[in-house]
Amino acid sequence: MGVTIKDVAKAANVAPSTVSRVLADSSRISADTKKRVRRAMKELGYHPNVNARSLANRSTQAFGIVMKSSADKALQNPFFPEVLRGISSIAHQLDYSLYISTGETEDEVLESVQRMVYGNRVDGILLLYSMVNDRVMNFLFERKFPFIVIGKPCEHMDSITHVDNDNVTASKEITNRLIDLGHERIAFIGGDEDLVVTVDRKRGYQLALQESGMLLLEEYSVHTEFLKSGGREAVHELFNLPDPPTGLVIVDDLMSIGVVTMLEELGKQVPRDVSIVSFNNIHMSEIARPSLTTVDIHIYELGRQAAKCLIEKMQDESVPTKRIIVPYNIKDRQSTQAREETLL
Amino acid sequence: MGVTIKDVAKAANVAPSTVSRVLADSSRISADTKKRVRRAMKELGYHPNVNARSLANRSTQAFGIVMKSSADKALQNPFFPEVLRGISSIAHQLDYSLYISTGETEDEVLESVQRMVYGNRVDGILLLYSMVNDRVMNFLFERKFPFIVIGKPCEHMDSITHVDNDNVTASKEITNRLIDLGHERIAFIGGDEDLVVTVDRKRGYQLALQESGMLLLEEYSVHTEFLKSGGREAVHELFNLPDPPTGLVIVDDLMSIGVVTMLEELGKQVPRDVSIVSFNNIHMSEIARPSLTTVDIHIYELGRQAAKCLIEKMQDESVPTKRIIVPYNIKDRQSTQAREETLL
DNA sequence: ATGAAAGCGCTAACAA
DNA sequence: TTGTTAGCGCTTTCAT
Repeated sequence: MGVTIKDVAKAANVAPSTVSRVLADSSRISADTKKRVRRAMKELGYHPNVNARSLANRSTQAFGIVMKSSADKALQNPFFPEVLRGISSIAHQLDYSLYISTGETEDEVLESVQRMVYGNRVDGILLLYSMVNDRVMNFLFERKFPFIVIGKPCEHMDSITHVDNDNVTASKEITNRLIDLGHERIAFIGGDEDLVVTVDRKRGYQLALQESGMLLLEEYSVHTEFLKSGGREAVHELFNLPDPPTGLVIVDDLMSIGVVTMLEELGKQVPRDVSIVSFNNIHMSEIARPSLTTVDIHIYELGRQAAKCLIEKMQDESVPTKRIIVPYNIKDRQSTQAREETLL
Repeated sequence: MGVTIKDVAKAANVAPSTVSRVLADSSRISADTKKRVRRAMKELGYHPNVNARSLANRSTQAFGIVMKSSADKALQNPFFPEVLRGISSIAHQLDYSLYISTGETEDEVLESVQRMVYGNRVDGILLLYSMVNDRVMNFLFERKFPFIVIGKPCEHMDSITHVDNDNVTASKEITNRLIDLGHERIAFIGGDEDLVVTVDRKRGYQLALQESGMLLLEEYSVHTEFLKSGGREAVHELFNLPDPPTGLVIVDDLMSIGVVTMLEELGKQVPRDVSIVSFNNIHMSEIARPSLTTVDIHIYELGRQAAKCLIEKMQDESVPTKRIIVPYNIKDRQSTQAREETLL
C-alpha cells in the first residue's frame, strides 16, 4: 500500500540504508545526497512507518497517559482536559504521540496500562493522579518502567519523579484567608481520602487552624464524592450541627459550585452566611456565582512540566529523580467575606 | 529485553508459528498444544510485541481520536471527557487502544492526524466534532481513510458514517418549551458558526419561531465564543435592545451558566426575568443555580456508538455508510418559567 | 560517504 | 495439526 524506504532508495539511486540515514539526518551523508533523497521522498509521498521503526529501534515515540478509572466522575472535572493541553503542547513540539488509558474500573485501567507496557506501545507513562496503594503505580515502579506522577506519590517519593504543587502550604494559606476574615468555625470538605491531594490539602487546613489556636473538630471534616448521592446529606449534616461552620475549605472548585447550591437549599447564602475557598481555578470558578476565591494551581503548567520530565527520562534513563513544584497563586473573588459583616 | 515468541516456542517444544497461532486462538491447533504453549507463555511472562504484530499484520489495534484544536477552550467543556468515556468503554472491551491528537492550532492538529495516518499508528479515526471546510475531514476523506464523525458532516454526508443527534428537532422542541410558556421574544446564543452543531440548533430555533408565526430578528442571534472576551459585550448588547428577549436558547450548558452570571450583572434574574434553555445536560447543569432546563443528548452514548461504528468499519472496509441518530430527551428544570408570571 | 546484509518480533503462505 | 520460510519496513553494524 505505502511507499517504502526501498522505493525512495530506488528513485534516488541510493541504498535503503542511505535513505534511513537521511531520515535520521545523519551527519555522514553528503548534503548533495540528502537533497536528492529528500526530493525523492517528496515526490513519492513517502512517510516512514512508525511500527517498523519502533521494531527496529525498540522505541516508540509515544507515551501513555493514565487517568483515574473513569468510573468515578472525577473525569467530568476540567482538570483533565486542561492538563492534557499542557501535555500535548510539549508532546506535539517534540513529535511525541499520546496514548491514553481506557477502562472504567481500577482493574481495567491496570490491564490497559499493562498492555501499553508489555506491548511496547509506549516508552513512558504519565500518571495523572496519585493515590495510596495504587496498583498502577506499584506495577510501574516494580517493573522500573519510566513514569512520572502528577501529584505526590505516597510511597517511594524520593525515587519517583513527580510534578506537584505545594498543596499543604497552599491550603494553609487559603485557609488563613478565612481566618483573617474573622471566621472561627471553618470546615473542610474533601473528596476521596485515598487521593494524596486530598490528604495534603486537609493537612494544610489543619495546620492553619492549629497555628491560630483553633480546635480541630472531627465533625468538621467531611469526605464525600459529592457527585454521588451521599454528598448532599453530608453537607446537610454539617450545617445541622449545633455550631455550623461559617467558612468552608473545599478541595475542588467543582465541588464548591455544588455546595453553593446545596447551601441555598438550606437557605444559606454564599458569601453572606458562609464563605468558601477552594482549589484549581477552573474556568468555571470565575463564571460561577458567586465567583470563587480559589487557589490557581496552574494545571496547564503541571501538564507541561510532567511531559518534559517524562521525555527527558525516556531519552535517558539515568536522569536523576526530580521533584518539581509548580507555584500556585490565590485568586481572591467573591465567595468570601469578613465574618464581621455577617454579624452586623 | 523481552520474552519473544521464539522463547516460548522453545520452552513449549513447538515452532514459533504454532505459538503465533495459539495467540490468535486458531482453531487448527490441538487443545493439548494450546495448553502447553499457554503454560509456557505464563511461565516465561510472555507478552506479544504490538509493533511487530502491526508490522506483519498491517493493522494496529488502535484508533485515533481527534478533537478540535485545543486553542479554543471548547476543551474545557465536559463534553470531551464524557464522550471519551463512551469511546473507551467500547475500545477497552474489544482490546483497542486509543491514540489522541495533539496540537493547539488547526495546523498542528492536521499534522498530528497525518502522522497518525501516514505512520500507520492507527487503523481508523474518530472525529469528535464537525465543522465546515474542515481540513482534517477533507484529508481523511480524500485518502479514503476509515473514519467516523460525531456530529453531522457538512459535506459528503451520505458517504461518511456519522453519529449525531437530531439537533434540529431537539432545538425546535426545546424552543417550543419557551414558546409554550408564553415567551414571545426569544433569542439564540450560539458559539462558533462554523460548527455544524451550532448551525443545526439555530435552524431548529428558527423553525420553531416561524411555525408559531413569530418574527426572526437578526439582532436576536448572537454568536460568540463566550469564553473569550467578546461574550460579555454580546450579551449586554442583546439586553440593551429596545425589546430585550425574555427567553434564551443557548447551544451549550456551559455557556448558559456564564450567561446567567452576566444577566445578574445586568440586574436580571433567571428564570424570573429571563428563561433559559440549552443543550448537553452536562453534570453541572443539574448542580448550577438555577438548574438548567436542557436537552440531554446522551454524550456517553454518542461515544459508544461512534466507537462501535469505527471498529466495524476498520474490520471490514466494505460495511455500508451509516447514519446513527442517538435519541435525546429534555430535562425540565428551573431555568425556565412561564412568561405570564413575569408579567404579574 | 555509501552499500550489503542481518535482524527487530511477529504473521502467513506453503509444505508436510 | 504442525513446521519451514519468507517477508512486514526500518535500523544498524560492518565493509568498502
